[in-house]
Amino acid sequence: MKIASFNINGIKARIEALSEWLKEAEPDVVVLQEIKSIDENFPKSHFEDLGYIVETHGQKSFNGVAILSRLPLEDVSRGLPNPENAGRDEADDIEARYIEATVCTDKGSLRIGGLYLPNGNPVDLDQNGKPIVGSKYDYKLKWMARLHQHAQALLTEEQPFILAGDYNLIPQEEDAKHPEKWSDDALFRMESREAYRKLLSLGLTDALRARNAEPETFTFWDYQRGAFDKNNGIRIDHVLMSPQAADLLLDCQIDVYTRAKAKPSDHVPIWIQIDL
DNA sequence: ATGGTGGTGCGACCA
Repeated sequence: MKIASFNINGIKARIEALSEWLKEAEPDVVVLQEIKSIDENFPKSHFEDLGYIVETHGQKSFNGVAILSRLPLEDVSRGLPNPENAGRDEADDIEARYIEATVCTDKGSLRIGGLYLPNGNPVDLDQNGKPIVGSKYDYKLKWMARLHQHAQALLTEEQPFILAGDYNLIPQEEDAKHPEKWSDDALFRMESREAYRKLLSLGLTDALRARNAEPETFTFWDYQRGAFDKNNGIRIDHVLMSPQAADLLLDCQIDVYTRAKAKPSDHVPIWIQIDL
C-alpha cells in the first residue's frame, strides 16, 4: 500500500497539478492539507472519477484537510480531540486541521491521521520569554500537546497507525538549507522542536529518516527569491509511524519533481510504501 | 531587508 501526504495550498488552484500527480504516483491513500475550501466546494466528484473516496474537513479560505482513498475507509473522524476542554470550549477546534480514518485491506487495517499543524508565527513572548497566552505560537504549542496526547491514546490501542501531514516543523539543522535563518522562527524554535522530539520519543518512527539518510532532502520551498532553484528549502512534511506500522515500512520518498512543474504548490508530496 | 509571491475571495489575512 502506498500512502502519501501533500499540502496542496488550495484545491481550486491545484486541481490540475494534484490530478496529474495522482495519475503518475498512483497512491492508494492521500492526506491533503490546506484545501482552503469548505466541504461543499471541494470537487469531490472529480476525484471520485479518478477512483478515490473523498472525505473532507474543510473551512472557508484557510486550512482544511482531506483524505482521498482507493480503499474503503472506516470510522472517519474530524478534528483533534481536546481532552482539556472537552465539551466546554469549541474555539480550539474552529480551525480544520485534523482528519483520521481507518483503511482496511485483506491483510489488515491501518489508522491514518492527516494533520496540518499550526504555523505558529509570529512568535510573541512575554518579558520572561514565555509564549503569550492566546498568541499564534501559544496555539501551535498547545496543538502539539493535544497531538501528543492523542498519539499516546492511539498507542495504547496497539493498532498500527501513522500520523502524516504538514507539521510546520523543522526537526533538526540538517532539515534546512540555512538553519541559522530559522533560529527564532516558530518552525524551528526550541519549544517547537522539543515538543516534536517528545512526540517521537513516544516510540514513533520518522519514515523518511528510517529510509533515507541523504542530506538536503526538503519538502517545502518558498515561492519567493527563486528558493527552489537554489534548493533553499526545509523539511516540514513528515510521516510518523507507530511501532507496528513501522515494522511494515518498505520505502519512503519525496516527489521533489512536482515543485518544478507549472503552477506548483509550495510543498511537494511525501509518500510511504508499506507491506499491507 | 521591509512578504519581494501566491491563495482565497473581494478586503484583508495567511503562509
